[in-house]
Amino acid sequence: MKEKIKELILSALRKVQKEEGKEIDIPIFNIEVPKVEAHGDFATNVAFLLTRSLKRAPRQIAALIVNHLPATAWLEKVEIAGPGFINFFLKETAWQQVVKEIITKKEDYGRGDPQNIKVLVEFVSANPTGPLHIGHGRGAAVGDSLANILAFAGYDVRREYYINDVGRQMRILGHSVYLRYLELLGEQHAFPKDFYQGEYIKDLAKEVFEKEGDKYKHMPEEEAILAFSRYAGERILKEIKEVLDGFGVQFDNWFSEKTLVESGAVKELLVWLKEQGLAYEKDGALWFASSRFGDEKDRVLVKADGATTYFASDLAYHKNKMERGFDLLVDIWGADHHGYVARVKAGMQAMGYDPEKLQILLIQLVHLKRGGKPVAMSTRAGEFVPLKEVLEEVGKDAARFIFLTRSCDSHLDFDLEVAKSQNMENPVFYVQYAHARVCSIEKMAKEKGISFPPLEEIDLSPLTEPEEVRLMKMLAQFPEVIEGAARTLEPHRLPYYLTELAGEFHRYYNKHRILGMPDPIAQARFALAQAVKTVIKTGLNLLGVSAPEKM
RNA sequence: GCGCCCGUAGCUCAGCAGGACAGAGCAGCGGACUUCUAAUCCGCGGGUCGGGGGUUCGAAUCCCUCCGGGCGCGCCA
Repeated sequence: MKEKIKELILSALRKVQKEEGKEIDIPIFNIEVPKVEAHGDFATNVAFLLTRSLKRAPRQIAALIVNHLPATAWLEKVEIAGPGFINFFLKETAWQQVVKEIITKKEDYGRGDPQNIKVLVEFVSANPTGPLHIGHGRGAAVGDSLANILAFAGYDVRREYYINDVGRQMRILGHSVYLRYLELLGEQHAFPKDFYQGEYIKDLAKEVFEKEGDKYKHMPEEEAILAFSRYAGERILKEIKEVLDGFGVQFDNWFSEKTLVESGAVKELLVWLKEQGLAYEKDGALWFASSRFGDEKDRVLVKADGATTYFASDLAYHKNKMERGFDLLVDIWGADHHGYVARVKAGMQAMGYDPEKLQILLIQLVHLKRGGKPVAMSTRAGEFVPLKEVLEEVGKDAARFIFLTRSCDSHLDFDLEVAKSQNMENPVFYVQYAHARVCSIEKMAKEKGISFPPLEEIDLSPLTEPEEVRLMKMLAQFPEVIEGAARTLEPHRLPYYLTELAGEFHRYYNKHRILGMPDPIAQARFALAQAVKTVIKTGLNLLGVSAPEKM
């Protein structure tokens, strides 16, 4: 709809151009839905933007444009308003077309044309050294839904989880389990502070003991630690996969850092960086000259003890991503990693890639609360509340909706009581309820033996009530909401839209009846309700939230 | 000290590529179920958009500065 208005304006501008006999720089102008209904269905600021080049007052320019607008059947009227806005008022039939379109396209309504742009969304990527906590849940929800939205908007999307399965942390993990294992066998050892303290370490040790007895006690320490490291890593990763699966999150690829190291890709990159003069030795370590690319200081790639840093792997990983032919990389990180943005972008640049091709979304912290009071830690000392427990308590739908109904830049208060409540504090039910209500109408019609003609054949012209027009306008915005959420990488726009759409429907439902009205009206309203149902369902699917038929 | 994010109604948050008088929900008060689910709807009150400068025809939105909060500043991940 917006596009059609835009074409009208452009066509008018071309005519003006001809008449004036001079070139006008056609500016990038806005067409927006005004906040106030009295300002029409769409408004444009184009006249303001032309004041310089035409050297006339905005209202005069607006008049010039309006006088050159081509005639159209679906425009009710055009007004010049305020300091020089042009307001467009559409006929009801224009909005009715939207319903027709939804009925025809069904779940494909709002889908963008294929863009032929390959995007890799990398998210969660939590180290397999402990269970996922609620912060990972937010990242998972955002990453997964953003990937859904991007795919729906027409991008070619892949989802990936990067596993840090080598290095010091994995060794410490193995060592931690090993020590707990020895404790089970009656040996007491000092348990270092920087080892993994959680109860789950003890559980893992117990598992090994129950399966294999004291076998590892007689093994050389190094060998045992390695075995425990591998076992614990795999075991924890398996659980991470299970929790994510239950959260509706699946990945196309689980990318192992180990393969990157073992294939020699990390070493090759280091050699290349040295050859290019982008890496240098100092104090026994190898440094990447990231400060040359906007980072505040240089960063270590190889420590003096000969071990490579995670950063070295990260660079090789991003190089690998680009080599796989992606046009856009989206990384979703916890906000506590923001200090790494500059260095990874510096790396992109050093490796010859446009740093703009890497978009990093920083997700702010989640504060877990219960009835307004902070739940900082679980009863298990030193652990965050596991995501698994949160999901068991509040369910996937509520959790995902809450995680997604907030801009990533904002801190999120996640209140367990609110997440379980069934009122507008927790809008997931509000949206789902709208969907269920439409389903309920269908069911009731069936029970009463009322049958409707195929939706495509229904005459929509009776849809003229103000509530109906408003509803149709909301439906018309859906494709733009998708496009906007994808372009800005802001999935939170979608749940907000769905809440508004549901609200518009609830209002309509309370005021007007569908069944029991004379045929033409009942049929048209039924078709409208079906359109609402379709859009809500599509939207909820993109969020990974179910659309129940009854509640 | 430096860097990133945030500061909008009592609370939780929107504000869409600067646009026309700043929005929603919750909380408070008052209403609506013999009719498609009241997990809903309707009405009322409530804000110097943290403060101050600047850019602009126009700023919650962009720039500068100050104040407040969070996070990060390791040859840790």
